[in-house]
Amino acid sequence: MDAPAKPRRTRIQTEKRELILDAALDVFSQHGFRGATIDQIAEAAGMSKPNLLYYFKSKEDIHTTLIQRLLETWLAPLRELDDIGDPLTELRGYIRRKLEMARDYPRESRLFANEILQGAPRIMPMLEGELKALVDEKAEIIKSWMRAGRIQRTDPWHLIFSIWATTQHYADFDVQVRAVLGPRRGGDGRFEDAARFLEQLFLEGLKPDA
Amino acid sequence: MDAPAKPRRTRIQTEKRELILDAALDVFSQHGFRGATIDQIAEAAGMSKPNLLYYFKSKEDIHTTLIQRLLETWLAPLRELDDIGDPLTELRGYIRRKLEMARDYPRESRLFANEILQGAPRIMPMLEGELKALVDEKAEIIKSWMRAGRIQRTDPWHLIFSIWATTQHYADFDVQVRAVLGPRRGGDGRFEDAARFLEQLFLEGLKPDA
DNA sequence: CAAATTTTTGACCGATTGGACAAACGTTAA
DNA sequence: TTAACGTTTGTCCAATCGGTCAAAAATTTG
Repeated sequence: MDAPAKPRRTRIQTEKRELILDAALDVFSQHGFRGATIDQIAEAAGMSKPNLLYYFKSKEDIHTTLIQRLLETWLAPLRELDDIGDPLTELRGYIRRKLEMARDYPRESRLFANEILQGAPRIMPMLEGELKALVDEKAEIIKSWMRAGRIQRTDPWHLIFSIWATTQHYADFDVQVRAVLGPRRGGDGRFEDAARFLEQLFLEGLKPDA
Repeated sequence: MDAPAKPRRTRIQTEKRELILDAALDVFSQHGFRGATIDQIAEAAGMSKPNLLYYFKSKEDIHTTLIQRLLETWLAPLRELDDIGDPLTELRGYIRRKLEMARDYPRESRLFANEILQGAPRIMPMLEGELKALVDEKAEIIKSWMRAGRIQRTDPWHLIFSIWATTQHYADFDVQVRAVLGPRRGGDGRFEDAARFLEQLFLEGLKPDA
C-alpha cells in the first residue's frame, strides 16, 4: 500500500537532485535541520529557491532523502564484520573502516550526530529495529569468539559503542581535535596517529592469554 | 577595559535568571542555538517572552551565559588529574568523573556537543587557549609516567580524546544507546556497565610490564 | 498610607522563514 | 513551425522569528 511510485527522472533531474543533496549535506551537517534554510541550500547549489523546490517538494523532503541515503552506507562497515577469519583481524578491519568513514565522510557523520543529538525524531524506528538487530547479531559473533577463548571477555555492546564513539569523534569534534593538537599535529597526519592509537587501545586488551 | 559592571541583583532577579537558564539549557541542548526559540524557552520557564527579555537582553545573551558557566565545570574533572598518586588510580578517577558528568549533566554535554558540531563559533578562542594549554599540561604528566615506566607508552592526546569520546557518548548519543540496548539493558544499569567496560578498556592496556 | 521602584504583560514591528504560483524560458519532437 | 513538455524565475504570502515599548500590576521603600 502506498508504495512510492517509481520516479521516472530525466537526466537533468538526476543531476540537479544530486547537486542539491550535496549542497544540503554541507548546510545540514553544519547547522542542523532547523538551523539550515532553503535559501542557504539553494545558494550553495547555485540555483534559486523556487528552482530547488521544483526538484524537492520541501526542506523535510531533502533531509529525509539525505538521512535515508546516509543510513545505508552508515551500517556497511559493521555489516562487513564477519565471523569467518581471525577475530582480531576482523575487529581491526572494522575500526579501520569506521575511522576511514570519519575521515572521508565527516559531513555524513555530523548529519547523523545532529539527528541523534536532537533525539533521533526521524530515525528512531530504524535505531530500535534495523540497527539494534544488526548490533545484536554482531555482538553474538563477538561473544562466540569469547566463548571459544579466541579473545578476552568483555561486553560486546559497549565495545561497539566505544568504537563508534572514538572513531566518529574525529569527524564530529574535528574542530576541537584540531584546536587541541595545534597546527603541527592537527594536520593531515592526525588520522594515522588516531588509527595507530585506537588499534592499540582496542586490540591489545583483547588478545587471548598466551 | 570594559569590565562588565558588577550586576547588583535583587532576589527575584537571581531566582528568575536561574529559572530561565535551566529552561534554556533544556531547549538549547535539544535543538541547538538556531533551532531554539525564545518563546520555547519562555514557556519552559513559565513566563512570557517580554518578561524573559527583561532578565536577559537577548537570546545570544542567554546562550553565552550558559556556555560560560558550562566551561568552568566542564574542565574540572581534567584539572583534578594530578601527578602525585598512582597513575592508574588517577586515570581511573578521571574516567569515573567524566562518566558521572555524562550521567548527571547530559544537557550540558549536549549543549557542548552542539556547539562543537557547529564549528565552535563562540568558544574557538577557549579551545585554542585554555583547553589546549590544560590538555598539553596533563599530557606532559602522562608522558612523565610513561618515561618512568609506570604505565605503557601511548599517545596521551589521543588517550584523552578517547576518554572524552567514550564517556560523552553516553550523554550525547543516549537515545541510540538506549535503542540498541533495548528496555532491559538500556535501563538504569547501563552506566555501571559502561564504567566497568571503560575501566577495563583503558586501564588494562596501560598496566606496566610485570 | 503614598511614592518610588521593580516586575509583568499585551500589542506591535521589521526581518526572515518555508512554500505557492503563474508566467516566462528552453528544449524536443511531430 | 508549432504544440507539448521540462525547467527557471520573480513575486507573493502567511507564519514565525527576535526584539521593542508603553502601560499595567506588583512590590518595596519612605
